[in-house]
Amino acid sequence: MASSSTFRNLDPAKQDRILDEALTEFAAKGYGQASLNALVGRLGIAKGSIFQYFRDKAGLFRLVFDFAVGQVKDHLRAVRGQTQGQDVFRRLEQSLVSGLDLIHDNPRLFRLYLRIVYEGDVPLRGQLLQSIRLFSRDYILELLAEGQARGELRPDLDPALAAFVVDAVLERFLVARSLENMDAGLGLYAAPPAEAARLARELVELLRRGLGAA
Amino acid sequence: MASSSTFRNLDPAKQDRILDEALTEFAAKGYGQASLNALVGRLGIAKGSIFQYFRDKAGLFRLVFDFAVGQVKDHLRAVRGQTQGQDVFRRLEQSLVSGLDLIHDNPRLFRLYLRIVYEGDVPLRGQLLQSIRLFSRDYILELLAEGQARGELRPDLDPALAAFVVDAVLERFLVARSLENMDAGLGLYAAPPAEAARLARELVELLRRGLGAA
Amino acid sequence: MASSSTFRNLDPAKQDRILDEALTEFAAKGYGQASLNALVGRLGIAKGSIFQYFRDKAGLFRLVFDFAVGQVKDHLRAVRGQTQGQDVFRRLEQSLVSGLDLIHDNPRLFRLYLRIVYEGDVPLRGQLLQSIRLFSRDYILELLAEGQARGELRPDLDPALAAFVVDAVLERFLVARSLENMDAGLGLYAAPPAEAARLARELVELLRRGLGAA
Amino acid sequence: MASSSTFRNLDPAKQDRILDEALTEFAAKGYGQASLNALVGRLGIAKGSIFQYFRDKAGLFRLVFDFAVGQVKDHLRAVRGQTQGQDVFRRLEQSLVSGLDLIHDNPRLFRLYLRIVYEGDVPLRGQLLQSIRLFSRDYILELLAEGQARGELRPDLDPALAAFVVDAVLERFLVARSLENMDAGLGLYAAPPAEAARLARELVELLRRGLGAA
DNA sequence: TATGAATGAGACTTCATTCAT
DNA sequence: AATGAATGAAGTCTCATTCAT
Repeated sequence: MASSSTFRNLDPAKQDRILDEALTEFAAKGYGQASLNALVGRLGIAKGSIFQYFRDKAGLFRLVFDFAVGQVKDHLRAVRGQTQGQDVFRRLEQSLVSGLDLIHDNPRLFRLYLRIVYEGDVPLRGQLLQSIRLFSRDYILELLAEGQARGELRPDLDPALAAFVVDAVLERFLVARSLENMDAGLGLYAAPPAEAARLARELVELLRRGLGAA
Repeated sequence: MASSSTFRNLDPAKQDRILDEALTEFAAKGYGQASLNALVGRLGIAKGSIFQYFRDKAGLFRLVFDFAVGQVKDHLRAVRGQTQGQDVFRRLEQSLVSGLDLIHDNPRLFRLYLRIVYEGDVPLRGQLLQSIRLFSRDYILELLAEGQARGELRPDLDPALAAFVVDAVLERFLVARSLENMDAGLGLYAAPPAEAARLARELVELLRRGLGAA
Repeated sequence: MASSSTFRNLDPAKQDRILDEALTEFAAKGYGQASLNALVGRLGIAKGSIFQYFRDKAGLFRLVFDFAVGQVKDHLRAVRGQTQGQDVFRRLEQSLVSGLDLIHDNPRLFRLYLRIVYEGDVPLRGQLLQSIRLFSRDYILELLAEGQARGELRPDLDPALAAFVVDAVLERFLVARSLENMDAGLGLYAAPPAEAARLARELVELLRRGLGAA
Repeated sequence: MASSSTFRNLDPAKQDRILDEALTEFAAKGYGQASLNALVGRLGIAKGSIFQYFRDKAGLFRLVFDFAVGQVKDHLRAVRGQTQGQDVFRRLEQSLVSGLDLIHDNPRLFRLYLRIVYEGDVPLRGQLLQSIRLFSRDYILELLAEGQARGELRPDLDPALAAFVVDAVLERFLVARSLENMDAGLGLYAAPPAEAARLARELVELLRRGLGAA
């Protein structure tokens, strides 16, 4: 249990508000640079309260992480359910488009993930990352396995390699979209958001050509 | 001019040592978390000197960035020269393998790049990123253009999309390798380093199938 | 009355548990460094209750002190009773050995006393100390008076001086044993515990030679 | 080297003032309760300076300890020199009287020592105590050895036991005098200061009777 | 009566930056 | 030009105490 009973006893609306504002802070500045001073300032609560709720900065972070990952997992599970029975590449495309929507609606979720990946001193970093990447890898491996069973993939395909490639391409695409939020107007990463859906289709088409059955 | 004439008048060996140690610090901790105290401690120079040389932390960072990017550009230019005349996919593979070597030999270079991409408060972040990504995009676009001119690519290929895909796949591969340095033993990203070369080949093969002429 | 009626109305077992755990805390860390947070954490009671029972930290301390002193006095009174009629030096030796036993069985009692003596900011420090030292002085003076009446002491002895010396020597011996608990293995104070009884005898022998009748 | 070069480069008068004020703070409140805020407040220097000089609270404490012990050792060495050749009990008496003077002139020295002995969380406590106690034990053992060589002590005397007793009695006497400073007017420990010299003589007389040759 | 959420002062510490020498 | 002492804001965290429920 990462949070104290004190926190769990709070009015749920207040719990959510605290985690949400903390997510904003961590997503914006990363773990090390996030300021609990700034956080309590925005929340309008006493500094000591944070430590009563979460013991220390790391404890708060841990809960924010679970809070964020929970939202992402819910989202992905919904997509998997809704696309049941479709062609594997169609499902990948849907997942991608849906991920783009999620990033658009709540950019902080993906941003927090990136913080963890690229920052060094995040507490429990390895453990947190593993929990995410395993989920992502499994999600894709499962999709591919079902596709392969239905003969939609080249029979000689190495599943591990394929999963790595798909995972990499999809994630990179999401990263680009996520960073575009930060670097709006710099045009660093790809086409304008309006074209995102088209890009997603073309990307998956490329994967189909590389991985799909003849 | 980001550095004072004072700095440029130093013994070049000393200049290099300062920038090199600063690169280590920034690559290890990111901009915000990097400590000038720690830096001057390791360098054995006076704290005031840093400010005389670079005006402030941001000024030092700017120079370290140029220092690092210079090394990467030199490296890539050498690869481009050495592979002149080869098939485009072969050149991509060579670039990738060569990038892996660079990361292996000097992980700090790529690490610093990742810091800039994913950290929020880096001074001049947008400008720095643009200078890198444009270089990377141009490098790939140029390769693809030469390949297309020689009929090695599908004629209907949208060059911008193709460049994005290639850029993304290659970079994501390098990122995985770079993070493996950090997360040794967690097995988060892909296959063990020993297989890196094979993976590089397969990855490019996949690109050839997706992008290459029939 | 240092405790509220609220406290005195508690189940006596609960009263004892609270005072006992508080004794542990104060003995281990001293007054200033003792943490009521830590205390209520171990007790599993609400923080507010402590303040309802004892008004504030000082009030709790006062009661813990009485609680501890009560145990010591009971102990010493028992010894005095059991040795009635024996030679004065034999009684001192018994008291000493018995004190060693008490320290061994419940080191926190002596430890708390030492905290009060040597810490500056203990509330009511002077008053508390006086109550202890007077008891100790009286205890020894009484023993010496009975001994002198029986002609066991040099007739020219100044009772005040003798009491000071005996008090000092005995207490110092107990202190050494008490600290050895803390500094186990440092060998700072004297012989190993196994020799404690022999040392006690020799010490009293020395006192007999210095103070006893020819 | 416990202090930074920064501190050692300060004006010696300033160094002394800082150590002296810090000694006051530590002697008055002990290690844990001493406040660096209060210290810098009285010194009129910036908070950061303390950490530049001593790295942390423990570093400052370490230096203050050395500073204090140095003064005591100098004092004792002087006494030993001045009493060369005298009867062992006369030398003990002189040491005792001289110790009383030292405590009178600078009560903080002995007070700091007591803090270390009786406080639990002092950094390097064991090591610091050992350095003091060994010095004290050796000082006394040496005096006794010379005395024994001159036939001033009972031949059957166990030197270790004798040293323990002498050490204990003398120290306890000094403690009483030291605490009287704190508890002025409570009359807790012994006779008024005016009688200190007489008490010292009588105490040593008692030791002579207990330990001296027939 | 008991609770425990809320508080804010104060603790130690790190840091980038300034400036007199 | 180089130094390094001085600074004070900001950081995380602990604590005794209050008070509405």
